[in-house]
Parts: sequence; structure tokens; C-alpha cells
Amino acid sequence: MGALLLGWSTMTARVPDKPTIDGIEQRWVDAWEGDGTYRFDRTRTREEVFSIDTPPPTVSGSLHVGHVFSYTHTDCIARYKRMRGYAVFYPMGWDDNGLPTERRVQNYYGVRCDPSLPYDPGFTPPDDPDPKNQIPVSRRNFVELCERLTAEDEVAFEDLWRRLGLSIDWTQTYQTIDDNARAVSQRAFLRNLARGEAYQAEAPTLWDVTFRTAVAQAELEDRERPGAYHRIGFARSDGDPVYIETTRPELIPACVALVAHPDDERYQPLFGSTVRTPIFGVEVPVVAHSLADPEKGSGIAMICTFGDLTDVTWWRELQLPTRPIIGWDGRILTETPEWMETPEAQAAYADLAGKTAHGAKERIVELLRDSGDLVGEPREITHAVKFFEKGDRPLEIVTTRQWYLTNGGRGADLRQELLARGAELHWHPAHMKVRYENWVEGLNGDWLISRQRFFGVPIPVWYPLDAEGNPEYDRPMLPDDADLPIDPSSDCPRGYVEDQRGKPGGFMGDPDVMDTWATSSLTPQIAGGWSRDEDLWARVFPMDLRPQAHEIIRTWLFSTVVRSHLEFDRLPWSDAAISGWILDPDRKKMSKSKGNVVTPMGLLDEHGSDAVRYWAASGRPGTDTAFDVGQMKIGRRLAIKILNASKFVLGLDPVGDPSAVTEPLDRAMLADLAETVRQSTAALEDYHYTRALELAETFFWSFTDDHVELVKDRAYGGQGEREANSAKAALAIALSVQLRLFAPFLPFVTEEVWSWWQEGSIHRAPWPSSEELQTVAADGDRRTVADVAAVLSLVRKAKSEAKASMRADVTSATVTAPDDVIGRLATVAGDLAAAGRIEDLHLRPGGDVLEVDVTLAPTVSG
RNA sequence: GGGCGAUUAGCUCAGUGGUAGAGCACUCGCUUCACACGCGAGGGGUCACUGGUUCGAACCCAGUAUCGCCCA
Repeated sequence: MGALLLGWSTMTARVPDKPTIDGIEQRWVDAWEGDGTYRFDRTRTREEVFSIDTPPPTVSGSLHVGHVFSYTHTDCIARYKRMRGYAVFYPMGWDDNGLPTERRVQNYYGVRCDPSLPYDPGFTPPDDPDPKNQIPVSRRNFVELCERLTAEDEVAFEDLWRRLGLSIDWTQTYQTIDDNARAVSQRAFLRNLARGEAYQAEAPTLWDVTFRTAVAQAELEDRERPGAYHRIGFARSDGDPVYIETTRPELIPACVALVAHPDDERYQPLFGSTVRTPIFGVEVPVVAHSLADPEKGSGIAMICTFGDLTDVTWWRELQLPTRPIIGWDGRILTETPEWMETPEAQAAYADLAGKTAHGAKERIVELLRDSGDLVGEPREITHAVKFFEKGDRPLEIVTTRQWYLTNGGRGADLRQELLARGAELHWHPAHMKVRYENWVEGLNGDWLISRQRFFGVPIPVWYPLDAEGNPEYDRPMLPDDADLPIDPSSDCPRGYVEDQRGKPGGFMGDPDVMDTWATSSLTPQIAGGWSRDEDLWARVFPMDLRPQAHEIIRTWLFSTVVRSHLEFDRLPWSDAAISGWILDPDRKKMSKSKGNVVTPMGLLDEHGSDAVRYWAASGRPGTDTAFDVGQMKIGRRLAIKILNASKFVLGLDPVGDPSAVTEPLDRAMLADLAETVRQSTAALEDYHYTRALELAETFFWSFTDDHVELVKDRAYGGQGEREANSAKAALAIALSVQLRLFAPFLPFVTEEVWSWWQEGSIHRAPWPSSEELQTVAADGDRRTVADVAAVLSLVRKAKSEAKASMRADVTSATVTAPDDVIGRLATVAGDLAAAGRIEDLHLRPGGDVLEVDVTLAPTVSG
């Protein structure tokens, strides 16, 4: 029993004369690495494993105090589970593919990717890059630079994580672009394809004209932008105009119909008739649809190819033609469309061709003014415009061929299944589930996974080219599973040779890469060894915990659920712990610029890792937390106090023999500690690490302030040897237990103290058992702890009010209290009298409340 | 426009039906033999607001306001 109780192998404590927390981090970081303290034990079975689906940070992003905050939460849980005896699978990944890295590489090296260029093996980036005059490089050169830069970034992150004390198994790392991640992503995609869950379609696509890539619904955000309603007349057959109001008059050449609400009496006579567009004179029908808002503008709207997502809905549901005029670069297509039938229309279109949307708008407004079709002045408004979250120009909608993955956006059955998965998941905090549900319920299409970018996982598909050299998209050629990962831009499909690439009768590779979320959604598979190491996979999947931030519930969390549901028909993890934001002192989300002023490593240097972790651990799951240096200082004081209290206890040279604990106060204290352990354990089981820390802290302060003071005299032998041994044994047991309660939060100082008197790492020691502690406490009554503290406090108050030292002698003290309180106090009267330096202590039952009448000994004035 | 959350001491936050709490800050005191990076004591709140339920509400219900976030 002693082993579990004390984590014990008896050895004489070696306590430094002047213990300090300064500089202990590096020593323990090295020791943990050397000893493999956090190495995953893959001999253990799934039931003995606690596996964590670590968020891979975007390494090209800046290190931020937000990283320190949320990763500490996960680490506290990991350390607790490890002490509970689980083999903790706690890998670390690096999210390095995607646009953020591409942009950083462009700026850092002064290059841009031009996929048409050949690979230059001797390329070296300029010493003095000019971001305004970027050097074009091949895709392979570009990717090499991406890998070079992310490798540097990973080192900075790893240093920070180690210094922060994250108990990661550094032999289990992955990159979302490495061979394994690419193979897993491609394999998962091919299996989706085989089951019909992945498909390609020519469809209206949200398109960022700056990056020239498709964008998924999950990457959208609305931004309020100024715009203007233009009131424009369309000619009816009887010659009278019908007026629409539009914010995008430049799309008049793309107009395919006018639409009004079916119940709108103003326009009912027009349904079924046609009107002609101004300037271009194209005949378009007037149609009815319930999505037309009678309150908006004039109540009748123009449907274009495509002004917004509602246009897409109308186009699809009303089976309207397409008249695209905007190209992938966001400019008006130069070729005059066939539906421009008259010379006037063709001339007007030529006036717009090649212009940006903005330029075309200005020009067409001039044309409309001249023709008299624009009524009055444009009416300025502010309205929500869709943007790519990483872009800065409004999205266009263009029709392109893209790959999609089913996600419930187009199928009610799958949607219901995914909603059921959300309900099955344990959310911390619970209310975060609503965000998932809102998102799933609001999906309006499948997941578009192809991206027209460079640094990503290639879509593993080739297409045969027909006799004219046109790709046959409906005959995709797929790689063998054993060949994964492949790059269709450099690898050949089976049965072809490289020479046939791009030639009639030959083949071409799909030029696109996958959405970064299409890879990140597979982090459990990538880290856990799916399809690579099935033995490992069987031990870690489904995982236990997904920790992440709330703003990516719709992306990372949802997409991971989708992939796991499709592939394994189960949740990827049982629990999701959602962390909050870091707020700056103005209660605004901490901005990057401010975050960069305070670097995470600087914080750790200044306050110590334990202190920063203490602050981070004060942020409950899902709760936004203020950046608060004050909390770090408190954490630092706590760590120092732990050192000093430990020095005191161990300086007594205690023997931690549970059977020596005989004195009522010692037993009461241990009973109280048993209750703290019980509550702390329950809190951690429920992911309430904040509460667990608070409980340990509250107990510890009362332990040092009251219990230690109460038993000092006895521990020093003032009341006999047996009594002293009881005090010392109880102090040692309590110290051992408290160190372990703090260990998940303050891994450095607890390990430091542990090393003074214990074998092995505290982080491998068993979590304290409330039951065993209660056994040692035996008949100890934890109410005694509060009773005696209350009396002590009143005695101290008397001394304080007399402006006397706490060492001042008390001639007599009379305690009046209810009978049961007096009964408990009587059992600890010796300790109480000694701690208060009370000569005559009288206990009087029968009182209503606890009162103490104190007579101080006369002091020698001087 | 819909949804979620928050609003408690100067600050940061606990507190899910029974006498309002902690830490920091503040005031006063204490060279106390683990710790002055310390110890003790003290002052400080109409629990955002308005109604309701209840013997009793910071807590439950309805609404309002402000802030934040998510989604349109």
C-alpha cells in the first residue's frame, strides 16, 4: 500500500539549501527526453491507452500565446491520464501545407510558383529577396522551398513545446505534407472515390480571383462592404419598362432571367412573359421563385451567371441557361458571347471585355446613363459580401470542374447521420455542440476539396487525352495502392510512359491539390498509423480526445467526423475539448500584433514555465481568458511555495509510515486531503482541470498556513516522539499526495521536489487514491481542520489587533462553541495551544457560534 | 435576421435553490527558526436590469440592455 500512497521508495531526502525554480526547465526537459518519460508504450491494448488527436499547428504561422494556452490544457489532461496508468498516445503534428506557407515562402524567398517552368536543381533563392519582384520558379522548386522553411519553423515550435513542458512523445511526429500524410490522404480519397463518396462535377464554384483557386463553404466569411443599388429598366414587350435594383450592374450581360416572388401581385402579370436586357437587348424570361424577396429593392431581381449563391439556387431549380462572362482572373471574358446577337450588343460587350468586375461596373453605369436605362442615382448601401477567409477580394462564382466529397450538404440521410455523430460526441463544454449542429444544418452543398494551388497533397488521378488532346474526365486513371503517395504531375499512370504526357492519345495528371482540410481531417489516421501500421492503429483508434479551438468546429472537427464516419462508420474520438480565445486586457480577441510583442518564449523566460502553465490552466474549456501576467506571478509564487514547504517537510527527515499516523489532527488533515483528492479526480475525469488545480491549491494554502503551523511544535518533538512521528509521517504523506495533485499543472517544480526524495519521475507515479488516503486517516474527522483553523484565526486576529507578533504569548484563551465543535477541538488542544503559544486554553461547550476570548501576555515595552 | 455564451468586489474569476466567495490590488500590522518571491489581520459587492416561480433566487422561468462569438 505504501507504494501507491507515497509513490515511494524510501530514500533519504537530499534537499538543497537554497531551492530555486529558476532554470530548472532545461534540466528536466533533457532528463525527460533522455529517460523517455513520455514515450508511448505500444505494447498496451486499446483499453489501457489514452490517445489524443493533437492539433497540428500551422508552422508558418507565428508563435502566439494562444498556442501556449490551449496546448497546456491538453497537456494537463495527458499528464493526469498518464498518472492514472494509461499509456498516453500524445503525438505532435505540423500543419505545413497550404496557402499560409505558400505566402510565407513567397515573401521570405521572394519567389512565386509558375507550374509551367521546368525544375531547376541548382536554384538558390536570392540573398536579398524583393517581394515586389518575385522570381518565378517551378512547382518542384517552390515545394522544396516550402519544405525548407517549414523545417526551420518546426524547430522553433518544438523548442517552445518542450520548454513549456508538453509531455509529447517526440518520436511520434508527423507533417501534414510528409510521405505518410500524402499516402493516407490519397488512399482515403481513393477509397471515398471507390465508394462513390468522392466525385467530380462541373459546377458553379466559389472562386477567389486573387489566388485563382476554388474555395469551400467552410472557408467563407461574410464581410460588410459598401455597395449601391442601381435602379435599372428592362423593356417589356409592350414597351413599358420593369425596374430591378441590383448591386452588380456589370452582370447585366450575364442575365438569364428576372425573378419575383410567386405571391407578389405586382409582378404576377409578367410571369411567363419575357423582357429585354438594357444595352444588350437579350430576351430573358420573367420567372417566379419563393426565394425572391418582395421587400428587397423593387421586389424583382435579375438572375445572372452568377452574382451570388441565390443565383445558383435559382439557376439550378428553375433550370435556366448559363451565360458566364467572368473568367478565373476575375475579369470580363474577352471573347464576345454568342448570345450577344446585335452589333450594338457586341460593341457594348467589347467595351467591357478584359475589364475587372469593378472597372466593368463603372463602364456599364456610364452606358446605362447614356441609354437612359439607369433611373436616378445609385443608392448607397452596406451589405454582406462573401470572401475567402484568407482573401481580400470578393469571391466570384465561376463554373469549373472540381472534386467533391459528400458531407451531408446534398443528402438528407448523410446529414442526419452526421448530426447523430455530433450528438454522440462528448463536448466540453457541452454547449459547443450547437455550433456543430448549426453548421451541419446550414450546409448547402458537398465539400469541394480540389484547390488550384501548389504546396499540397496532389489529387491522385490522371486522365487520358483523346485524339485531339482533350482530357476525358469521365475516364480517370487511378494509381495502385502500393504506389502511394504519387504526384500525377511527375508520375506516370500504368500503361503510359512519361513521353505521352500532354500529347493526343496520351495522358495528363490532375493539376489540383487537395484542400488542406482534406488532409487535416485525417489526423487520427495519419498519426495513428492507419493503413501503415495496423498494430498501432488498433491500439489508438478510435481516439479519446480531440482538443481544438471553437472557430474551427465547422472545418477541422466536422471534416474529421465526416472522414471517420465515411471510412469507419464511427466517431474518430469520444470527447472533444474546445478551448477559448485569449483576450487582451481590453477584452478583445488578442491580436497578432500584440501577441508578437510578447513572444511565448519570452513569457516562459520571464515567469517560468510552471507559472505560465498556471495561468493557462486557469482557462476553463470553452471560456475566453484574459491574458494576465498577474496570474503568472501567482503561479510563480505557488511554485516557490511548493519548493519551500517541501524543504520544510523533508528537512524533518520524515518516515512516511502510514501506521505512524496516530494523532487526531494529522488524521483529520489526511481525511480532508482525501476529500480533496476525490473531488480533484472527479473534476479531471470531467475535463475540469481548472477546478482540479483550484482544489489542490486551496488545500495547499490551508496546509501551509494552518496545518504546518499547528504541528510544528509537535513535529520538532515538543510533545513526545510518537507524536512527532505521527506529525512527520502525515506531513510526508500529504506532501507526496499534493505534489502529485499539482504534477499535471506544474510539471517542473513537482518533478524537482520529487527528485529530492523519490525514485523515478513523478509524471510516471500513480495518481493518489482517495480511498487509500482515507484508510490512513482512519477515524480522522475533516471538520476538525476547519474548526481548529477558525480558532487559530481568531487568536491571530487578537494578536494582529494588538499589533503584536504572531509569536506573542497568550496567557489564556477561552473558546466557546457548540458542543460538537468543542468535542473536536478537545482532540487537538495540544497542537492548538502550541501553535497559538497559549498558556491556558479553555474549551467551553454550549455556545451558539465559535468565539475566542484572548488574553495576551504583557509585553515588555521598550 | 437566427443561435450560443457572458454580465458577481477596483482587476481576474469561482460559486446550478438555503447567511455573497477566492486570488490579485488596497489599508494596517509582523525581522515568524520552510518561505520577506514571506506571514497575519482588515476594508470592499443592489450578484447588469425588469418581472415571475418559490417559504426562500447570484442560481430556475420570461423579457430588456450591453459585450463577445457562431451562422445567415
